Amino acid sequence: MTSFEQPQHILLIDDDQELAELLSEYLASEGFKLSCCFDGTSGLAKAFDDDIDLILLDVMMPKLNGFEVLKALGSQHKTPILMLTAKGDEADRVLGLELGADDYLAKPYNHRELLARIKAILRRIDIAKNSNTHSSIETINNVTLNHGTRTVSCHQQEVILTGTEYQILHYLMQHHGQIVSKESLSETVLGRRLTSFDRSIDMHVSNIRRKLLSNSPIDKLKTVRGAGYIFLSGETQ
Amino acid sequence: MTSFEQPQHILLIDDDQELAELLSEYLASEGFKLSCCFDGTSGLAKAFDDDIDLILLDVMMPKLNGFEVLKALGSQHKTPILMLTAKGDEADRVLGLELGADDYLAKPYNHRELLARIKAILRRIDIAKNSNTHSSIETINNVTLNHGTRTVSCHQQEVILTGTEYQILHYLMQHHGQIVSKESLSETVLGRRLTSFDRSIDMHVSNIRRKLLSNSPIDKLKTVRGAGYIFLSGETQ
DNA sequence: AAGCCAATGTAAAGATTGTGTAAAGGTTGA
DNA sequence: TCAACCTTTACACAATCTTTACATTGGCTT
Repeated sequence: MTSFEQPQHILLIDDDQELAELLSEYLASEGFKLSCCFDGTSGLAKAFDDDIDLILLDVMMPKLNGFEVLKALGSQHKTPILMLTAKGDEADRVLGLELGADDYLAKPYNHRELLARIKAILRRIDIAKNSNTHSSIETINNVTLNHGTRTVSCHQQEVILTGTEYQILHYLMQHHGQIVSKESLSETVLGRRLTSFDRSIDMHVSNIRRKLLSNSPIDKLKTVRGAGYIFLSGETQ
Repeated sequence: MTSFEQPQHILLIDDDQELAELLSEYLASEGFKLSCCFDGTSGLAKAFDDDIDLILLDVMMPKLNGFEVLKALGSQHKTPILMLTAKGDEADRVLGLELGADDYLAKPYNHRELLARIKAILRRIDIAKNSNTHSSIETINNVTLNHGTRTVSCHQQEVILTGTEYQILHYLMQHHGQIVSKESLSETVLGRRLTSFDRSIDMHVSNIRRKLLSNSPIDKLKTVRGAGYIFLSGETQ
């Protein structure tokens, strides 16, 4: 999603000016904005700019070579780095990756592959960022679970559940539309075998039902006598 | 941070059982946990498990090949994927990356390089997730942190916190609106595992609460019984 | 259809666990 | 040594889980 808000800004650190121009044109045609630095020192300075989304870093350079730039940036640097190199040496690749590079491409490279790798890195960052903030929310049949806050809402209205109730509802929703036995609920959620006169699961389900029904006219939990419970998927049936 | 809470879990989808064993041993020695699936179908099913941190996906496989698994997972799948292939074909690499793979390694590969690539991907995800929150928090819900002077104010009035209290509040604010477990607070701030009768975190949180409440009528820290604490973002909820 | 019984619903009581916090005990650094 | 701070202890209390008890239901037999 962030990827389409504005052109992604790529910083190329490479002393080959001819290549820079070619690349700039190609990446522009793919919707990227390219800035160039022709030696390690100036590249290092620009690498800390907040609006740089990705760095293409050549290894062979005057003043400061690629590995030295990597070291200077540190492995926790927040902008991803794709290394470019004339040699395809494995030891170099490993060293680069260990120093904090995200990927490694040997020259001469195909533009399409470079583009694919750039996109792969940016896509992964985008997914990782969102997975954190929107911390996995799932909605089925008007019931929404928010794992980040361990909260539940039914028809857009919050419902207060206890920890165990939340886990049971979660498990039932994971298997929505299919029967979930009390045995598996007990083992998964309560962590113990279901014994003859243990009515805990029944009580928890009863409580969940009551709480959900305060926000919805229809029961979302169906009892299958002698078999277990089903969280109804909605629609037909 | 997340990286040290528990061993990272890697899923290998490959029909070569011998390789699987070798890899399992090697990765275990590096602190990873490896699960294996020997065909695409079962691998695909396991790929959706929440506790998988990274997938190693072989291209040549019975039932469903690597590309088909990729397609089935979709390019927005939240677990990163490293493709393994016998051929080093460039067209294959590009196709894999475009379909949603994060990286590509040709067999036979060096274990050290595989490890470096795995770590590079996981490191990048970790940084991306944290960059969201870690960067300049300053003010949330009328509570302001001033990193330069390590001072805190609540509703424009200074609050005196000890070092540990400051760190705990900082961590909670970094994850505002989300549950933060006592375990991760203990590990991150106190630098030790939370043990059965350790009440330090409770005490620190209690003290932070009291100090903040002297400047504000409403409690900014919510307790989620059995789960942890949330620094409330303000507004609704 | 009537009657029986096991399975289920659920209110209420009882047991257990997690949390808040005062106060005491330790630790550290000036 | 003292002061500031962190940790442990202790106890109260509230939230939650489990058990008990009884009502209700649905399927089965006769």
